[in-house]
Order: sequence, then structure tokens, then C-alpha cells
Amino acid sequence: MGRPTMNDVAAEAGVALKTVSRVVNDERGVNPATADRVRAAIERLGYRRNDSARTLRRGRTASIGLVIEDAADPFYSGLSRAVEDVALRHGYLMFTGSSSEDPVRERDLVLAFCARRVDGLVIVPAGADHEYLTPELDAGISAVFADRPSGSGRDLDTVLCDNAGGARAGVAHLIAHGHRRVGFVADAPSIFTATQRWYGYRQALDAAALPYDPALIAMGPPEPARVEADVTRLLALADPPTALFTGNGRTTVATLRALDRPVALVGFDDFELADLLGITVVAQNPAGLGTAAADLLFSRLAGNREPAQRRQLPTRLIPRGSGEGAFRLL
Amino acid sequence: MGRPTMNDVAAEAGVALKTVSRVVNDERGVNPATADRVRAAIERLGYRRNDSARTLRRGRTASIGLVIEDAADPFYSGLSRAVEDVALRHGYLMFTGSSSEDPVRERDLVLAFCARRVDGLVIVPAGADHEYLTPELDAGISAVFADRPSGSGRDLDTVLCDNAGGARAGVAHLIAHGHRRVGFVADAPSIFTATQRWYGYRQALDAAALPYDPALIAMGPPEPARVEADVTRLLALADPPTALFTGNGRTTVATLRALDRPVALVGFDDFELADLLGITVVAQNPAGLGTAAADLLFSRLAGNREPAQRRQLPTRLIPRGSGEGAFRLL
DNA sequence: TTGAAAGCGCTAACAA
DNA sequence: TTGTTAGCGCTTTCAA
Repeated sequence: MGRPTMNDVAAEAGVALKTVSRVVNDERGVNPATADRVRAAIERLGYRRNDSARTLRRGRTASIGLVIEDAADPFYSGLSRAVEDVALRHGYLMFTGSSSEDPVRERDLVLAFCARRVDGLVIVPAGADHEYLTPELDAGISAVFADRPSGSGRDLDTVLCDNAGGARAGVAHLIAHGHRRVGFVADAPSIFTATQRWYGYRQALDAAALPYDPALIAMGPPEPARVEADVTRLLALADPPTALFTGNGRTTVATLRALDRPVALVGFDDFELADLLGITVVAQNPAGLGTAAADLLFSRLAGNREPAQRRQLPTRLIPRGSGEGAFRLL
Repeated sequence: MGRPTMNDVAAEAGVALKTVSRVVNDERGVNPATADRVRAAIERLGYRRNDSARTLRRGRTASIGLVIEDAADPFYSGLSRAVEDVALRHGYLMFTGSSSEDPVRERDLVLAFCARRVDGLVIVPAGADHEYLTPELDAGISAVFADRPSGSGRDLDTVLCDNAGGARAGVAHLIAHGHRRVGFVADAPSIFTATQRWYGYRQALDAAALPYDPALIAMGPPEPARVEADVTRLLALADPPTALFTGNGRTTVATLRALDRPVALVGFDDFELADLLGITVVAQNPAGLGTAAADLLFSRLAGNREPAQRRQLPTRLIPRGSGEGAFRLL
């Protein structure tokens, strides 16, 4: 038997299909008495509008797709929640998917969302190539990049945080506290944000006329084991760093685990309990990133046809001890 | 002009609509040469199947809805990611929504998902009343409750963790280390898990023949400020607790912030850096909860018609110092 | 192996 | 104020 349809309701109420549609959609111009009869029939049958059919007919699905790296990562879950709130405020529902930093999975998710005819997309790019988006954009789907830009494809709205500036400020802070050998621990250079933060690190050294020593650089896969091994290696150098700058929240946490002695430390990304632990950080704002990206997306959905924007959100240095003295747990 | 449709492809390839459908869906019985011609037309036009139309016709949308409390909370984001992974493995997409612990918002989200005709739902109930689900269930939508049961409505599959048992073990651990006055800090009793954990707390006291002192109970809204005030109040008692048991991750963190002296502490929920801080916890498994709930849901979608199950996942006590001695940061 | 026709449940356009 | 008709893009059924 399946669910009751508008037709069933119409039959039950003794009116035409279109009248039911009018009532369901609160269109004006329906006799109150008729409307009541329709509503009674709806109640009796347990009717609920099929939004799938509705959106097929109207050409807009009132849904967006969000592709992040990992829904379980606090940074991206904060971003996700912010996007969701904006979407709901606009009466949109949101599909979510995690790319696991895999460009193929990113593409598959995005295209699956497009096949469902989402009206728009917020994408944290895992890959640099977004040529695959072109037919979708041509077809009228809007897309915004968040946290990282695309390396190819059409120029699209992009919301980033000030990665280089933030890293520069963090490293400069360490230098200002007397450090001349600062280690840099971060994700692999293939990740946009890692490379940007590395630029910032270099800029801070340059500004202080300090030499750049490749031996102090530890970039690689985000696995904690790799980070811990790299930190141990750095600290075992003949001329070890007296301070470390870590490239994101995950890396900072893994680094903390690997420290066998007090070391000055500034980390990119704030994280829960960093304040209690006394970790100096360069904070970015995941929710702000999500809100900005979603706002931009909905302005496009509302008809905004201006050229693509690139927005950059500021970071904030929060001194808590580890960057001014050294981090020590006990 | 909009996107090309199957009809456009058919015209371009000089075949009938149905032939295009066959090729797009990899149905057998198409002449390879014809298929190639169709594929070429698809390529030329940038055609992509409209899954909205497809699912309307087929009656299944291959999508599920997930309603959690807050996508930004590490516990629920872990659960969310696990559900997503199971869904994707089955070729399903997932809508996500955060209820913010508001029963009305939960209902609105669930019904919005139902209007999109999701095939199934995983719900972390914010409210206790789920009568509103009945028409949807009658219409064939499957639903599974995770983390908390429903208080009303039809008996549905439910996946919980062993809240009472975990709390009992945690409090017994404190008692075994000599504590006779243990404070209990948790969410409001309206939250199922908080009440269950309070039961466990009482059971542990009873088992040790210790008196239950209402003055040691601090349950209330999840706001950090409330928790901090309550902890301060407990510690200021004439006969203060020598140990605290905290009811979830958020509460534990807020409690840590409020401590002005070393206190023995065991918290429900593991959380990032708890190991570094030396916090003894009763760990549950958010991803396990999500996986179990999603597996149950997909078994229903596959046709499983057995009576509703209630599954309970075990917890694990992890001693790290704060429960054996006392928590101290410096 | 291929195609024509009907219809999923709804809304848009146009009568009456 | 109400209803009729067509059709969104696809799959299903049945026929050729």
C-alpha cells in the first residue's frame, strides 16, 4: 500500500489534487472550510508531503553537500556544525561526507551529492584537481572551498585562514623569547595548509635574520607515530632545537606525547585542554571558517553573481606558558 | 537550459531513452557498439544521472538520516563518522543534523529527513517521546536509537553503552582506594545517561555499605559554568568529598578547570589528552556505538524482521593516576 | 537487442 | 476559489 499521496488525500477530502497542494504549501486563496476538510483528511491518513517528488518538480532540492576530511576530527566537526547551522537557518538539509584526505573519495562524494542534485557544496579539498567539477558548475551547482584552495578548475569562492601569517606570528613569538633554533613539525608538504605554515615559519626566520636549517624540518604523514619519531629525532640532534613549532592540533598533541624534556612550544590550532596544559597556540576559528563558507554559498544560491571571492580569516596568538618558557607536564 | 537528461542523450546517440537507461545502469543485453555510442554521447553532453528522479521512481532513496546532539562534540562526531562509514560501504548517503538537545529540533529534523524519504534513521534521542515516528514507521522507514533509548512510541532497535555498570565500576574503583565520600557531578537527571550513571554510583555505594549523601550530588545543565560552580560548592562543604566521579567528558573537563586543590577523580568518557593529564576514566566507544547502530539499521533495510533488539556495549576502566591518587596539574 | 508507454508524487501554468 | 493538464527525469512493464 505504501504511503498516502496527495491524490489519496484529495480523494479522501473530496477535492482536487491541486487543492491539497495549496493547503499543504500554505498557498492563499483556499476556502477556510475546504482547507479544514483537507487538513482533516491529511490527519486521518497520516499524510506527509514527499519532498523528493517536490524537489524533482521544482528543480531545487533545498539541500547542500559538505565534504570534509574527517567528521571525527575536532577541527572539521566544528566547521561542520557551523555549516549545518547556516543551512538549517535557510531551510536546507545537509549531506555530510568524510574524504579521509583521499582525492578519489572526495570526488566520489561530491559527484554522488551532485547526482542527488544538491543545490550547493562546501568542500574541504583533499585533492588539488577539481576539473571534475566543471560540468556540475556549468549545470548550475554552486561550490565553495573551505580551509584549502583548489589547485585547478574554475576560480571559486574560497575561505581560508591566515596560515602563513599565523605561523609567522607563532614562530616570531618563540624567536622573541630568545630561541634561535626552532624545529618545525607538520603534515606533508602536499597539504596546502602545511606548506603555507612552513612559509610563515621561513618568513619569521628571515625577519629575524636567522638561518634556515633543513635538519630542523619534520614534515610528513599525519600519523602520530611518524610525528613522535620525528620529534624524538629532532631532539636527539647534536645541536637540537630549543623550541618547536607544530603545524596543527593533531601534530601538537602527538608532539606533547613524544617530549622527554621541557621544550618551548607553540602550536597551530587551539584544542580542548590546551589552556589547562599551558600550551601557547595560534588559534584559528573552525566555526568561523564554516560560517563564512556557508554564508558565501547561500549568497550564491540567492543569486550573487560577483566574481569569485577569496576570504582570509585572521588567527590569534594565545600565550599560555609553553611558548614563553617551556612545556612541562610535571 | 539546464542539465542534459537521458532524453537528450538518447537524441544525441540516436537511440531510445530506455537504451540510455540500460547503459547508465549497466544492464546487460545492450549491443556493445550501441553502448559505446551512448557512452560517447554521455561524454559529449556531460550527462550525469539524476538520482533524485531515479529514487522517486524506485521508491528507495539510498540515503539515511542521522540526528545527534551536536556534531561538534567529540563523542557524537566519533559516532557520526562511524555511521557514515557504514552507510558509504552500503552505497548510501547520509544527512546529518544536530538537535542541540532540543526535542522539537530533533523532531523537526527527523520529519524533514522523512519528507526526503530517507530509507532509515539513526537517532540520538533528545526527547523521550517518539510517538511522532509512528506514521513514518508504518510507512516503512526504519529507525535505530543510539546512546539513549526512547521513552515512548514503538519498541525499536536501541544501542546503548553500559552506563550503570561503567559508573558502578568507576565509583567502586574510588572506594577501593579508600574514599568514603565521593561526589557525583553530571548532567541533569532528564538526560537518560546521566540518570543511569547515577544509578551506578548508588549501586557502588550500596555494595560498599556507604551512605548516600544528597549533598554530594551535583546534577544540572551541561554548561561549564554550572559545573564549575557546583564543583566549587562541593569542595567548600564542611565535610567535602575526597573524590569526584564526573558523568561525561564535557563535565570532566569543566571539573578539571574548577579544581583548586588535588582531588581524586574518575570520569565517565575518555577524551583526548586524558592520558597525558593522568585522568582515570571509564571509557566508552563512540565509534562502536555508531557502527553497531548502523549495522542494525542496515540489517533492517536488508529485510530483517526480528523483534527489536536492545544492545549494550561494555565500558572499560582505564587507571591513569587521578583515580588512584589525586589529580594535580602542577 | 531495442523501444513505446505509463507513471513515481509533486508543482506550474492555465482554465473555469 | 477550484480544477485540469502537462511534465520534472527517471524506471518499469510490456511489446516488437
